[in-house]
Amino acid sequence: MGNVKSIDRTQISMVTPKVGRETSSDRHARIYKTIRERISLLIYPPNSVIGETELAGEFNVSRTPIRSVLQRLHFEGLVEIRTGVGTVVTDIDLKTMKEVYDLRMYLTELAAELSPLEINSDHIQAMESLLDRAKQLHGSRDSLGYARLCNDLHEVLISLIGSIPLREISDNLYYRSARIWISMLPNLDWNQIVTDQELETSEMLAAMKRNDFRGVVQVRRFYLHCVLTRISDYLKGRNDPIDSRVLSIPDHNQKYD
Amino acid sequence: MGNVKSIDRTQISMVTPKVGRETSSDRHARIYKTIRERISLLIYPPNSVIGETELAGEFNVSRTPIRSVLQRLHFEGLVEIRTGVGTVVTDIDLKTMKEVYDLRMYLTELAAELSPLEINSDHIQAMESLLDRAKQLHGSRDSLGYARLCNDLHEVLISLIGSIPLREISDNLYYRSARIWISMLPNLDWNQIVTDQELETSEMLAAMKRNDFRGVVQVRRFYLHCVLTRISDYLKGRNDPIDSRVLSIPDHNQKYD
DNA sequence: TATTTTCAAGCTGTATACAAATGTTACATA
DNA sequence: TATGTAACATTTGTATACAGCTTGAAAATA
Repeated sequence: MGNVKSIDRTQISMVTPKVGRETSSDRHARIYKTIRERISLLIYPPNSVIGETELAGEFNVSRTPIRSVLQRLHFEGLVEIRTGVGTVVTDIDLKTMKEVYDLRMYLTELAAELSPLEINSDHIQAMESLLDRAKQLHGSRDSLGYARLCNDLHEVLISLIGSIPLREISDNLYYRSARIWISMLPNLDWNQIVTDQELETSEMLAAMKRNDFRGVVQVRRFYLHCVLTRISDYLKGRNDPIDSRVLSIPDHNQKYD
Repeated sequence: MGNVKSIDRTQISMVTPKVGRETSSDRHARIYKTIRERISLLIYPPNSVIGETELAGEFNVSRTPIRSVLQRLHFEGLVEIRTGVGTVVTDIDLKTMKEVYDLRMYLTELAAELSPLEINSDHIQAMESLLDRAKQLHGSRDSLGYARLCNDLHEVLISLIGSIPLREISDNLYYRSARIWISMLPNLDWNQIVTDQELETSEMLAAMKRNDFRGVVQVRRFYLHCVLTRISDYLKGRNDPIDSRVLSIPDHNQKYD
């Protein structure tokens, strides 16, 4: 194990062959995140169909890698693949939505218990940036901007979760329910929503500055509670006959905690 | 909404066209469950490779549906797909295993809070059957039978979870960690394990008979704690420095290649 | 002999042709 | 006119050929 004379080409060729090239896995992740974001931002609204051929053309690949992404989104409950029809963005019924929100509320508290990560200056900076963006939303009714803000806030929060399984579950549950809230924005009081978002962000920021992760998740949990309450209140307020698609709102709606 | 005269063939043709034929989705579910079970039973042990072509031959389909199933198992963390090599069954590292078990313990308690289902006579009967099987395991060291018993017990328990997202998450986390426990059986005290299993089952059965779901999940949580403790103790007992990479299992267990 | 190079076998990744399914639309018919 | 039927366009599902990658063993070389 003494003399090693030719250290050169083998090692170089082992390290550098794919520099700059996108792995198959990387491409999958890129397309996956792109489509998932579009669903969450309502660029692909619920019940819309997104064809495989169309996406294949846009991303300059064949249908095969696109199908892989769409099937993953199907396993995660974001789309439904109907033979002969197309890939349809799912529209959550109220019962499932409540289940998801209840779960998210519990898991949010758990995030502070299971090996939380350290809050560092990057997190603080990111939150300050988010707070600025929230303040700028007061003027125009920019639903898309608000949706992006929610996504980015979510990104910061799950980056604090140390437990990888918990982080992945939280991520999935967020994207499974987020678009429902966004789709209700046109019917709600814009200034109230933006003010709340600003308050939540600033309270989280304050908690982060004193390194209080438990405080952060408490704020988050309260925020989720508010969203769920507003959705329920709005659905109760409109006296539309509730079709079979969206399940009826139970009267004893406030039974969590 | 008065006169409805023709109730006839349209409805019948909507119901009966595919009687006896297996849907594409059904076939996917069948193959998925089969392979997942094989992984959990160590028929496909960790680090073994399961080729797409081989499975395609066995199930009499092309590689395409098989790839769909394997990709799903990959998203769920049960296999790793390596280009040019094959699909390899994952071998959980200790850190991830602890994270998964911690999560399972919390979520088990949650199952009793989030809309639990009613415990009925079918559940009782199933548990009595499981208890019988546990008692019969004392004689021979039937690891496969024990593994099947664990799977079937898990099946009964998640059937009591009303929240569909929570049920799916619990299911995934179970299969993500179960095979690690099973793979340690050869190194542990068989009679102790079987006795514990018998006790756990009988305590759960008693709790079910008094319709006490909280009691059931308490027993389950304690059982998970015991398993995690035994794994840790065993790994401490052998003085290997625990590398973060892989929980290396005893040598005679690595005979598969 | 020890080391490096080459190459071939086998696997997954991708593209594509075709099969099956669905929904619409035009049309024949009572 | 209302209705059942059949053809058609469009979409997903499947099979398969081929490309790209990995690995190990054979062959070349010091």
